[in-house]
Amino acid sequence: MKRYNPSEVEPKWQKIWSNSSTHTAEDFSDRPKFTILTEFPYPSGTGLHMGHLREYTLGDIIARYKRANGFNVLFPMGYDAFGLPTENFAIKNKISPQIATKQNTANMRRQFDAMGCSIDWNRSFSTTDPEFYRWTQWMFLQFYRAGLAYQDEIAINWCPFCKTGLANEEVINGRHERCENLVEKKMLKQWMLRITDYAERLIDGLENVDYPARIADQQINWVGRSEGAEIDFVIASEATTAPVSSETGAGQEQSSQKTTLDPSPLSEKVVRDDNLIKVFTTRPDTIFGATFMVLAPEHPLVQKITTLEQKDEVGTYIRAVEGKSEIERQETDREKTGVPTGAYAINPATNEKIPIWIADYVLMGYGTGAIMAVPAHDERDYEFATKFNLPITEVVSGGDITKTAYLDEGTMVNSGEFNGLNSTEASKTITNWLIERGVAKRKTQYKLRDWVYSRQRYWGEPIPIIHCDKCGAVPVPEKDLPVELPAVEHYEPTDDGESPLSRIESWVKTTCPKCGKPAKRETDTMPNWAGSNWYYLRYYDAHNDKVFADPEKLKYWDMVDLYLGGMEHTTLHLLYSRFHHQFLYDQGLVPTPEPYAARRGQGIILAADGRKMSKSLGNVVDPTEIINSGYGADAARLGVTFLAPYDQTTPWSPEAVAGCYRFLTRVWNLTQQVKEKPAIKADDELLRAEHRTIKKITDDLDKMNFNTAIAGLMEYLNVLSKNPAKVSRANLETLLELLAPFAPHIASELYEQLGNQNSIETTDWPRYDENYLTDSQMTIAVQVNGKLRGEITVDTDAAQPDIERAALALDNVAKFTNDEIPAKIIYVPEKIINIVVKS
RNA sequence: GCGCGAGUGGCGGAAUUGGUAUACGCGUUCGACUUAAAAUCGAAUGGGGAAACCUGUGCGGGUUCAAGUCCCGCCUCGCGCACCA
Repeated sequence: MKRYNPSEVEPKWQKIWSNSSTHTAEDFSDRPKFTILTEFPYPSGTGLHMGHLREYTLGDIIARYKRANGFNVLFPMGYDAFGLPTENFAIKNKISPQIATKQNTANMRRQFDAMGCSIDWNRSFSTTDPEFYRWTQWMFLQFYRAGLAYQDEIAINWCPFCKTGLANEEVINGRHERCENLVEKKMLKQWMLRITDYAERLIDGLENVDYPARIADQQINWVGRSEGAEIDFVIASEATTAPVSSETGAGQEQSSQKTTLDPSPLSEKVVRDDNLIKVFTTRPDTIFGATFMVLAPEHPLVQKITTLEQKDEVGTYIRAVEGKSEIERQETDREKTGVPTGAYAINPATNEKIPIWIADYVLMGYGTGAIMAVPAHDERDYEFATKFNLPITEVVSGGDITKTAYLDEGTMVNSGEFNGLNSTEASKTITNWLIERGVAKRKTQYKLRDWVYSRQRYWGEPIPIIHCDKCGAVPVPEKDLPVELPAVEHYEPTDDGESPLSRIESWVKTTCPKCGKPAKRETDTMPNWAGSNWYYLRYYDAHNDKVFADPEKLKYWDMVDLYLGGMEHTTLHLLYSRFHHQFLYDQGLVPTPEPYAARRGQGIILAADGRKMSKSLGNVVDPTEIINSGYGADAARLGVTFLAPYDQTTPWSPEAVAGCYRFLTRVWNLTQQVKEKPAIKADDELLRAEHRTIKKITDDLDKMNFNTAIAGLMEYLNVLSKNPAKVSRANLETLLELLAPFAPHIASELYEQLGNQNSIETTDWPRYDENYLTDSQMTIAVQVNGKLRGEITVDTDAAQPDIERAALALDNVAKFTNDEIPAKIIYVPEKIINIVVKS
């Protein structure tokens, strides 16, 4: 009898698969199509890691399962190779990023094959292939033409270590998500994509796709929609003589705040825009309680309105704020700071004159960079007012504003004609009142920022724009795409915010496509997310050199049916690519409004010690080592899948692989026993176990309960192993067919050893027969007053009175009922009978 | 602080829907095979108890014939967002 040796079996089948077309997806097939997309890897020098093993094993299980069910499956793979890690790796090892990428992708391809992934390699590419990024650049030009790509000089997040600008989404807790260095602010002229135009659609589109609530919620929160009003506050024009002092305090009567300003309605005034401070608020109902205003220190009006007396103090404060890091500014438990500008504004509801302060708790990046402060009903304003003795006026009753700000709804007070209204209602009424008077408009505000799309690094897609002194920014003509990255000797980033490309004069110097005069190329490159924005579409038509994909093929393949990826991409790649796709849809370039019909996120595999795997902790497990250690790919695949539900973060367990290897060995050994015996008729009990297992595995796979599916296979094997002599060939073939998606090599091999000429991949998924799911007898648990007291075995078709009689006849039941007449008997068919007695 | 999720044996984790808690795997113990070890096979394995039985799913209450599951109030951990007006 031959022993199970994965290092013999697995290469044999991997070779067979690479020479066959079993895994090739067919364009325009009559079979129903199914696209299983897994996020493509970044080809780093260290190859596939544990997360990849999990993700691609799951993808492969689904692909194989769907194929067995008659689907025309597309399981594609590519490489997301632009970006910092390769560039840093190349700099360190003094080889070009192009060569590093070639080596790394070749290595990864070997690893994919060693895992036994049933990928359609005919459709593969790297985002760094000029034939691919030609279309990435082409799509950028579509954004440009539509006015959604623009240049702007703004304070952006700058990573001083990577020496490049970053998008908002790439900053996690004030640090660059890749290198974890602290991020700074830097003024730079940047290319931006107007993702904020799609804020609403990014939220609403989620209604028509199947995403887990966690992922949808995270995206909704990231977009951060708030409904409210934008309200104009007029800057009091007269020069103020009395700077704000600590005597202007909360302890004073509110009447002391009354002003002698012209009480005529504001709408009758001719108000110039630069005499206004616009604020955004979600609580227009509290406007009568706005007792001061706060501007962000960076607010453009600060210089203009600050009085002579306050110039020094304001200047000192602004310099102090500038000296703070982003992290410091984000500390929420920091004590509030701020200074008065000496200027005043008019509260449009009360017509009262209120002081204007600056403070760094107001952020320039959100809303208008200015707020109306309502200390009675906002915690931050309350804290600020308390510290600086500013008046606190209650306008919504229900709390105790001498102690804390009151945030909930209540009855309006101190609000003129609106007194007595409920605050929620008053919010609408007051907004309308302000709108009628021409001092407000309804406004929806988003946290989402436009996408900073420029990177000052070499290893990315050049932005296909030419700058001409006369014509301005001119798109590179489509026929000249791709704008290829020039080969260079020095691609180290620079400190000055210029891309290394700017030093390659021969490449930078060009002529304007419009006027033909000398011009310069844009030297910034695209972010590493650019290729992954649309890569899935390229799988549908990977080699087309006329269009990014044939519209007919786009139509056939439609949406990605299932997209598997990391939770960490929810507010990065996943959000970006949805935006990108929605734009393409608006341009009529893709047939569906959303790219992914369903999304699932796999959990992280932690080290066995429960910590994150990391090089510095020395607890990284390399999947290739598991495969090569003698356990093989099938055991590694089972091990990582059996560990826990696929979406759960869970520690790695080397013993789980050993257990799975043992399981596979037992399957192997049982097959050796059965194949040498003459064929026998199926045993009734085993047949029922077989059909129960088919149902279990099928149900589990449909629900993506992969770990319990494997447990079900193990249970079935345990049943078969108890009676090896009774096991029929059919019993075993079903086991192999159910096992095939999980452990394809051994299943293929043993299926062949059983004498089958066809490949197990050509067999249909087993179907179960309802008739075999029930037994002639069933076991019913017997309870007395809800406590288990025994079991009875009765015929499946037994009537309830007979079951009750049998239950009552148990000695143990009689003992606990004390021979009393039961008050009640509850019978749950086929499961449990509960006898209720008093006492 | 806000949003989401989770707390079950020594460990990873099972448990349609309120219906026999701990499937499956690991580990441990005992036994078989072996000169021996490994591997393999068999048995046992939540806690207490000799047993009957009692007890047990983060904590405290509740609903129910019956609660890991439902309700109320807490605690802890993980993830995401965060001075977002």
